[in-house]
Amino acid sequence: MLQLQAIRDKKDEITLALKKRNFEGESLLTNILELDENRRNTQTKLDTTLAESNKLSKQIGLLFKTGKADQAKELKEKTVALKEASKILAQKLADTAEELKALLYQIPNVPHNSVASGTSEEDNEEIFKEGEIPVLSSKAMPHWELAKKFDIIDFELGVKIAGAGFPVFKGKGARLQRALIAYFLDKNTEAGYTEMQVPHLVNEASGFGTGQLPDKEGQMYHVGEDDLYLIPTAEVPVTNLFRDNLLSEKELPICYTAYTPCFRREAGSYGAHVRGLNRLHQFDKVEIVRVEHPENSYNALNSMVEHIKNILRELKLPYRILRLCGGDLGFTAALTYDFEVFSTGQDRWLEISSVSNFETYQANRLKLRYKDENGKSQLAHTLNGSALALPRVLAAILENYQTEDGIRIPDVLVPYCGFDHISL
RNA sequence: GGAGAAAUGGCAGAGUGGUCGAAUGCGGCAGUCUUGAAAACUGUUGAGGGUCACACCUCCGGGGGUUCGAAUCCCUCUUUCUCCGCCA
Repeated sequence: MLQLQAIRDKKDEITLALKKRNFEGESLLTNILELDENRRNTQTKLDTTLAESNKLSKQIGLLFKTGKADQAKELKEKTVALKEASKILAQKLADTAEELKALLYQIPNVPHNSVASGTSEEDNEEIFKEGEIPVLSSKAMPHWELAKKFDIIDFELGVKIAGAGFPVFKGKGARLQRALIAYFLDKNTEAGYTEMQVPHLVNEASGFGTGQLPDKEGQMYHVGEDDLYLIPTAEVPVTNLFRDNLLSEKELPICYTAYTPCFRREAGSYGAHVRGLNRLHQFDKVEIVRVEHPENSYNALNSMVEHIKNILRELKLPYRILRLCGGDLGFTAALTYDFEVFSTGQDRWLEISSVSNFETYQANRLKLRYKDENGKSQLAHTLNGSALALPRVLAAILENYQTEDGIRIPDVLVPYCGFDHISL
């Protein structure tokens, strides 16, 4: 959520920047400022009432002690009216604050300067491209056919025990997946990220902390009986580790990596473009999360991008990087780079990583702060990215590495797999 | 699942109705001493709101109540610990 102070200071600037998302914030922001004014006025009134009441209470105490019960009784009566008044004011304050918060939740993050306006993914800018797109034989197949041919992923079996979008990985397919997870975690650890294992279910407060709630309520699986949510990404539990934290400046930056399965309802998705591994209800992902000093967060974002580039180079997969336009930018992000690999069997680009800087937007909800050199509390910046999402990387490997009689395993993965090809 | 105990600042831990935003210790920060460091000593050190700055207000696990006044009493929820049961 945006900081009130920022809205007070530069409302016009924010309004303008939000237009890049096609978000008309003018009236909402005006509304917020009015409510804020309102809130502060009520607060002041309540404070003076309480101050008066506190003062009288002290006097009453003294009077009782000195045996002047009559006078105390007189003062007591005075406090009754104050009590009434403070009760009403406190209620009004709470209502106003809640209303204010509800409005603040509706405003997405302010896009970074470099973000272009745009309405859909069509308007994303390609900023980098690297790697050879392999030329395959005419018999080349999409990964779902390869998976069937070599019996490494069984989609029907998953339907039987859970439903569509819950594949079962078999034999070398399962092993390859595990190899990728281990390889990603090792790469991330090498790059200075601390490996974490976190719960796969989170409470409501965590959902709010990173912004999945209330915005994307319908996209998460909810366990009603215990009021817990299945995580849609490791970002949620890992970032929420820092909820309500006041760090010291020298603890920054904090770099974590975590492997988790991710659960997404994907309500409303259908059609050929979600075939095979392209879009799933449950998939594996290795995530990197950073908590950064505001001055360093864009350097950090760049280094995350470089890190992911390195991994894709090692895997020898052709990829490109897009800078998301305003219209495609996630609700909480200020700047996002998407990585896409080219999946030759389908002849299309697949998103395999999304790297974002949230600046203070998440930190403000999380109350994640650090103490600066003057001892003042400041909101930290949070960032995260996939390094990497498994299914589409797997899809791209299967498709790009297919040969006449099998599938080669990328060199870097051979030690993790224990085999160098998949064949009949 | 049953029985009992507990939850206080970064941590440990006192405080059982007013003088308590809270003793003390550790840790942190600044300084003295030292070639430097350690030790020792001195000072300082919770968060949020509000204000130009003060004043002032709120916060002792969450919520509610009693009272002129609550960290302290009552209700409730959550969590933790101990014992018993069950169990990967």
